[in-house]
Amino acid sequence: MSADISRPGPESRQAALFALPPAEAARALIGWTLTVDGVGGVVVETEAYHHEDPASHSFPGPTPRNAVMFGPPGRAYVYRSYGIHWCLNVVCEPEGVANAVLIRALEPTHGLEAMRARRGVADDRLLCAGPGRLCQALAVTRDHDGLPLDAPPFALVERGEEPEVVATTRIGITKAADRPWRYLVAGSPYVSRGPRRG
DNA sequence: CAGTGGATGCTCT
DNA sequence: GAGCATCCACTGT
Repeated sequence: MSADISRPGPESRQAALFALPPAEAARALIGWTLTVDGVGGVVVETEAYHHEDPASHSFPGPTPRNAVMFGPPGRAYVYRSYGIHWCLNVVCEPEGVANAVLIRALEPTHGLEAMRARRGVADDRLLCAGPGRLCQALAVTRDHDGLPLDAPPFALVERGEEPEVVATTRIGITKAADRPWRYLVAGSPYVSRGPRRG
């Protein structure tokens, strides 16, 4: 069995996604399906963190914590937030400058029972509505820091139809808080906050 | 529904 | 020792 390398496959589609500048990648990532060991759902909320953005972890320069951000695109940058939660980012091109997209919320579609057990909440809208909740539901920890998102245990599958995407300001930051680099699916009940119309 | 504060651990100065 | 790219429980309307 030989693969047809002249035809764009899933790998190159993902590479094209990671090759975008962070704001465009953050918007383009909406609607893709992300899973970890088969558990996850559709990305409905992201935020872009540009290397020249004071709110980005990479802004002060390379440190042991943010080292993965300065590496190849398409990898997971996982950090601990407020001593309690984990948060998951995707590293974007160009390699070396440390751009990233924070994945803030999923619409749960795969492994609902596993997510409910890990989260301990009755309301499915709260399973993955926020970066910390998302990582708890998918069991993402520091062990995943630096792993490629197009290989197990991760899987990233392209969206079928283009969702309606809305841009707003980012959540929970104090620096450069006015930049409209948060993207979400219009009207989704699964985003971390904002209009849920549902 | 809005506002407040505590939990908790790691990173960097 | 300060400051977090958060979440939850609790308060008061």
